[in-house]
Amino acid sequence: MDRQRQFKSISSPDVPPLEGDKNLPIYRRLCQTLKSQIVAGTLKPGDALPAEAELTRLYQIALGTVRRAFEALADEGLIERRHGHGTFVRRPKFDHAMMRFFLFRDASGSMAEPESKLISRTTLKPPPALATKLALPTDAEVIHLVRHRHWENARRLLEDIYVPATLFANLLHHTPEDIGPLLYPAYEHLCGQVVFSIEEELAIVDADAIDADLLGLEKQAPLISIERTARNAAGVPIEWRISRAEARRFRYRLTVSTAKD
Amino acid sequence: MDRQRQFKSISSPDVPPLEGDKNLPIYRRLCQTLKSQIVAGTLKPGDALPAEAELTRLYQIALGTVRRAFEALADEGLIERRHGHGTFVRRPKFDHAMMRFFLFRDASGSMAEPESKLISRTTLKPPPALATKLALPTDAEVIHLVRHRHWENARRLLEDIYVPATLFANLLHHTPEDIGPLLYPAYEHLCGQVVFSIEEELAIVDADAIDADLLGLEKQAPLISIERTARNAAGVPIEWRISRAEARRFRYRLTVSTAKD
DNA sequence: TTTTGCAAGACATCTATAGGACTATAGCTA
DNA sequence: TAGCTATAGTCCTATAGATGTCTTGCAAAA
Repeated sequence: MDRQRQFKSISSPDVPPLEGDKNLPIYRRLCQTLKSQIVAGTLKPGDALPAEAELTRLYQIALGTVRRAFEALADEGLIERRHGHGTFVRRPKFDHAMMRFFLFRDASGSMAEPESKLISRTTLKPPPALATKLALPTDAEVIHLVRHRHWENARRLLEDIYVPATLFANLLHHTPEDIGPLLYPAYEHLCGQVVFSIEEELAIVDADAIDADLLGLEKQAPLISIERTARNAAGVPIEWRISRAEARRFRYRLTVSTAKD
Repeated sequence: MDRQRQFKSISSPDVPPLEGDKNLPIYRRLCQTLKSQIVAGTLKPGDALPAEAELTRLYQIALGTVRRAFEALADEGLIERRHGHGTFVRRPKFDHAMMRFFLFRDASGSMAEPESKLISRTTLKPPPALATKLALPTDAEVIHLVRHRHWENARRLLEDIYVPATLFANLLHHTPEDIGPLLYPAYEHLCGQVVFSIEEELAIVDADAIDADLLGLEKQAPLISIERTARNAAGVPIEWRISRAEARRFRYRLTVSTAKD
């Protein structure tokens, strides 16, 4: 009977079978299986994963194997383990990392939260360069957000943000108040999209007439330009943005370790 | 007899006892013990660690426990495991990471290796700010290197580099040819110091008269200034440097993931 | 001399088991 | 009500052993 219950569990529809090649390591296949559920949203941030012991029953595998998979996912930052409590899907927190990027001149740390003004929301067919950056076909629709951020009562940062329309349609159906000042939480709440990693490229460029005017600078003043690609846990790009700000007010901090590529 | 050999191994002088609190996990203590040997240089990059089975005998612990420790060290990037071959102390490779930082305008990738000119080597008592950055007392000696790097037959990058004199005395006793164009390998070969992680802070500043002259720019031209602290595997700072270059020629690329803090 | 085959050494995967340690809660006690 | 205790659920540490896979080097065969 015990055995029968186990078998029933395996074949029940809410326990997806192990993904991947039959001769791949089991822990890797379990890892991939859970990861898929997280990326797909079947398991949402905050959700509890089945207990280790439960998974040994569901898949008829040893505890060590389950733990191996959990450890890999925890290393990747996808899940969070709480001793005596359970294992949970992690909510990626860029909060700190994000703000490290824009330490304006009065460095030393805490500055006031910048004000966010959403200027426009439109859709467009992406030009080839943009389609490439978002890994989309050129006939896909893209939503274009323009946002200005203010510090110390002045417009300091100009942002053009592009996201695939299919995934982010909800951004058009909510008021700016619903969306709020932080975009990545809104991506999650309104569109179920979770930003997991970002890639940035910095360069110093000359301000064009429009940007110079918006930022209250002379034309050709040096701007810092930051191009960012944001990806989900599967590594698929879900946002591309380009931000500009006055170069001289800018500070940027980062850490690089030689650890595992 | 077998038992006796094991006992002899444990007490032999080249097998350091497990570090740390008695009630810490064994795998963590082994991890720390090996890490100390790596940081101290007892185990140098490229050296083979004792085989897993050997360590089970030396410390009378289970294979799984040894593997746990190895996995942690491998995750940190301190060691490298080669299936069927052995486990080795890893040589940190910044080669790629480093060059990602200075993608000058002709981005797209491979540019010629910059020429390196060592301009001066002096020692000094560090001012308080510098002493803090290197975590040294102010009465310690510091070596100051000035280096210029050239691209396309022009001086493009100015570097002031500071290292603790006690650790890096050998830098003064070798010719610039011995030291070579790459500093971090020289740190390892000549001084036994291995750079494991770096922390950088970028800012746009106005060129002073001297820098402007050296870089062939007008005074107050925008420069990118990069302050870097380099640390060893124990997290102790072993180098602080400040580099300046023409801001408009500059590109900087990085990736940030939400993974584990 | 070159190639093939084999065995030893080393890491990789997986199972099974036994406690230990932490968290939350329900229920009892003062 | 406030505080304690027992307990169940969960993750954590450690052990032991079986089997698979990869690398190397050496010996036998071509």
